[in-house]
Amino acid sequence: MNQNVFDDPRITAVGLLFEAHAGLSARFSAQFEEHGLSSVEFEVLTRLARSPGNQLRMTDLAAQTSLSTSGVTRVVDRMERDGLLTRRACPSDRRSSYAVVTAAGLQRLDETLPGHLRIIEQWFTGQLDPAALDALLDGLRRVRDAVHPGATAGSTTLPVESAAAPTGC
Amino acid sequence: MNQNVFDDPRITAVGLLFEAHAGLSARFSAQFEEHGLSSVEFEVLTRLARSPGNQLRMTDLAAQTSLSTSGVTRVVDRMERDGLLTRRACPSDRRSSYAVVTAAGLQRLDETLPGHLRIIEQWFTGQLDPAALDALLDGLRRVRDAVHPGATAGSTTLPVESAAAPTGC
DNA sequence: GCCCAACGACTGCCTCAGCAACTATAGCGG
DNA sequence: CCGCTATAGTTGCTGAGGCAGTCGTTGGGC
Repeated sequence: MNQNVFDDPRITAVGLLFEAHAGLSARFSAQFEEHGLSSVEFEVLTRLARSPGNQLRMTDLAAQTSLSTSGVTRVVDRMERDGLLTRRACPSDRRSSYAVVTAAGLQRLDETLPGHLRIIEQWFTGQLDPAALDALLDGLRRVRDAVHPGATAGSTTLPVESAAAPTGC
Repeated sequence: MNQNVFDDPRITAVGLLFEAHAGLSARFSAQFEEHGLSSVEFEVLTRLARSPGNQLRMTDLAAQTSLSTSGVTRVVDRMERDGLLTRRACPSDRRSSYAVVTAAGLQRLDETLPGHLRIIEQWFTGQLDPAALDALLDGLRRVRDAVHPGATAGSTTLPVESAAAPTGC
């Protein structure tokens, strides 16, 4: 076992990316929790709120999050129980159903977002001068485009992609 | 609900970082799986292999991974069952025990690492010219240093930090 | 019009990981 | 020396999420 392997710059690079991600995730989670949300729930709320009619079919929601369809079923169960979401039958396809954000869900998101943006600013974007931030984002975009898993991809930076043309219905 | 909120550059920035992370994680996991390892197991193996004597106390291992101590107990259980690790009593403190990598564990790591490095190169570091990569890493380092959770931090980029001075024993 | 493959959602079962409670040990103060 | 508090590790319980199987629905081929 070559001890030097672990000093490989490639390992270091991955370490930086993963640690930055882990650190930010932790900060985000802490703030979400103040508003009674988990990271997944916040993401679900966000994806739905940015979609036309504040709704998305279960399958489309699964494609936009990193969840499987069964995972989505369960998150929506919980959030429906908590009054943040409702299910609505799809009139044109009786197999499908929509998850729709309720007024309470939108309000919860409204309460959470400002703090979320503040935290991003404080721990991420505000840590770098504009040029350095641009360089960082350019690099990330290149990597993101390369590994693009397809499923979760696109929506954040191309917010209308699948929202503008929801599959059928 | 202001639709434009979701086009906020801060949201976009986080989206890029998280999607890049998710994409790379998925690639890594797939390759680890080829060698019968999970991401967590690979990390445990790595942390132990880079430590003096290929061993670490359970608590120190927990501090270096993103696991709780009970999480470590269970990973070590599984990996011990699979022959990759052994527990060894700490002679100077009967409360403590070491997790030690076995020969089989080191061999498994040896089999896995080359492919892992190839994947990093292919999907991450190789996607950018050296200058852009440096800029990316500088930015990540700044963010990482800011959010540094303390627990998981340091070891990857300062590999000998806690390894050189294991708590007691 | 009928059949059948594909699809959307849901459920059972499993694994993983965290928290809190518990046990054993260590080390300090009196 | 005794007791008290802190620490290391493990375990019971819980929730999250994935896979595979199920059921109802759809739409295309004939």
